[in-house]
Amino acid sequence: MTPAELSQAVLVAVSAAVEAGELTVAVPEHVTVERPKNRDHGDYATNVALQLAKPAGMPPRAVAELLAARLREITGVAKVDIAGPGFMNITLDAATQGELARTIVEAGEAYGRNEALKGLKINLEFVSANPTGPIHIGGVRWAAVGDSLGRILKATGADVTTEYYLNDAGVQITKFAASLQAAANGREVPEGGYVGEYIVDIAKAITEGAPGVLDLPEDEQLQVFRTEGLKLMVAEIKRSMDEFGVHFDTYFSEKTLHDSGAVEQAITRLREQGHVFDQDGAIWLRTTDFGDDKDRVLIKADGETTYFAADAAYYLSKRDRGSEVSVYMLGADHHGYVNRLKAIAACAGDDMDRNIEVKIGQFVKMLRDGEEVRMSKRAGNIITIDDVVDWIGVDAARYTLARSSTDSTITLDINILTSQTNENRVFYVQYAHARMSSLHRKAEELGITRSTEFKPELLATEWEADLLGQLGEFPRVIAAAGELREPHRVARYLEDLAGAYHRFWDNCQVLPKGDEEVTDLTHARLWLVEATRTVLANGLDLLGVSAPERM
RNA sequence: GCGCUCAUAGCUCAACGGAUAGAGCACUUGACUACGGAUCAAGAGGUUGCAGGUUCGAAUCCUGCUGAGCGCACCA
Repeated sequence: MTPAELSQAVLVAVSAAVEAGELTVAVPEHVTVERPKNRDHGDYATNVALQLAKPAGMPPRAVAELLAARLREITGVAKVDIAGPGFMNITLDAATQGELARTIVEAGEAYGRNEALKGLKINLEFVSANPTGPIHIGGVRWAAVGDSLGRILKATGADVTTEYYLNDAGVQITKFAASLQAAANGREVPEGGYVGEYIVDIAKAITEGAPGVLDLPEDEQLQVFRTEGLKLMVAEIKRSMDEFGVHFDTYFSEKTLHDSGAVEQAITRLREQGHVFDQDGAIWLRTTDFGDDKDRVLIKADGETTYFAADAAYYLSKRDRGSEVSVYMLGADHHGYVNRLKAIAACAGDDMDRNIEVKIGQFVKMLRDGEEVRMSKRAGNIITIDDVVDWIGVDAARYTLARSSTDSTITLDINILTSQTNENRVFYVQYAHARMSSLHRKAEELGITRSTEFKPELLATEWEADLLGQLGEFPRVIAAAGELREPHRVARYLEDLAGAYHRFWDNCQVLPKGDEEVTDLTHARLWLVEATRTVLANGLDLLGVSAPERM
């Protein structure tokens, strides 16, 4: 029995009690059935009696008592105890629990997928670093978290588009082009320009690709460096992302918003909604109507459109392309944008609490030998994604960045993340998978194949029960991670699951030793191992981390 | 000055308003004639920054305070 089925059964018990006139309450839509931390509290616990006590006007324990009587009638439920203020502790019989192993193995890659967010159209934008240099460490965090979230949302049935917003218009690009031009001509980088080895490399690539470029007049040169530089830089960013396992559905160009007239149209549409006004020669959006600190300029007095105007057009583009929820993932240094972005949605007539979500990711520090690492050869004083991959590898980087809440600042210790120790949690999880793969190979060598004659009741030790209980949680973990937009829940779960497996391993022999016989228990445990391997592999895939068969 | 985020074991971090706040590392003590010991078991380690409030119940929600990071452009 899965937790979802049990939860449903509890709900049925509530309805039945209400129909029988034992309880006068509105039947809740959903009841919480959770794995208690303490094993003495049974396999599952529910607080439904505590929640219904007040509306029913009865003591919680009395509510629990009458619900428990009904639950005890259900096949597979071995015991229902009432504890503390009114918790109901449910114990399942071993066969009912063990059956889960077969369910999982048969579902394979589909196990864990659910319909928590079925059909919800979500636009998930992350990284979106300016194409004027390599992705830096903050962007790497979002690459890991954002991509995992995209995978998780898909697993919860959402219709997700992952997107990278390319700021390929504006003065930063001009500075970038000027920096390239200066490098190519052996001149000093202009004021406020970009420095780093990558500038020299790109400049060189451009001059080699178009040998006559330095003979052109200055302004024509700048145009070449602008278009070619941008092309090369974007290609470089895509390469970094691809190598990191992040494949965006869309790289959305800001320039197209300007060129297509989408920015002007956006202003017109916002004006129709009544939130645009003219003052001091500029055109403004009254974002203060929706909680922003101050109103924002869309078109400056000199006629130039602002970056903010493009933001508004971009939001509307996402909306026009069908997204119900636009999720923005920004660095902590951009948290000041949250209110103005949400105000754009509200000014457009949308629900700012539903149609737009802005997630803020705190900073990431890197440590080596106890000292903070700040410098990068490639790009001067920032750490790039390629540096991170060189230092700790894709798996360790993705896993470690995705295992913490984005609300907390994190410190990546290079010494730890390149070591093969327990402290490096990605190895702990991957090792469990490698062990199971090894077991599978060993079984094949011994000529043992998993029998279809599966006797789930044999999975009866505390370690097997614990492992089965963990396996049953997987769909709910994915659903919670998706609904809360918190991929780290998946990573933490996998660590718990790997722990449960390692403990099982230490206490339960799977394959026969020496000349022992292959028994029904051997087969039952092989089902359990394969179920666990399936969940670990599915979970690691949601994080974009490999599930190695050997390490 | 205003705003956002954060504050949990010595360290790095968890904990959809639920029972005795958990892991890993580090520390102490154990388990290899072994399916992978990159593992496991036991011990010790906490007034969840401080003070109030909400309720059957608060690390979690509300208010105030302290401390840290970041942000407050007709910049992008």
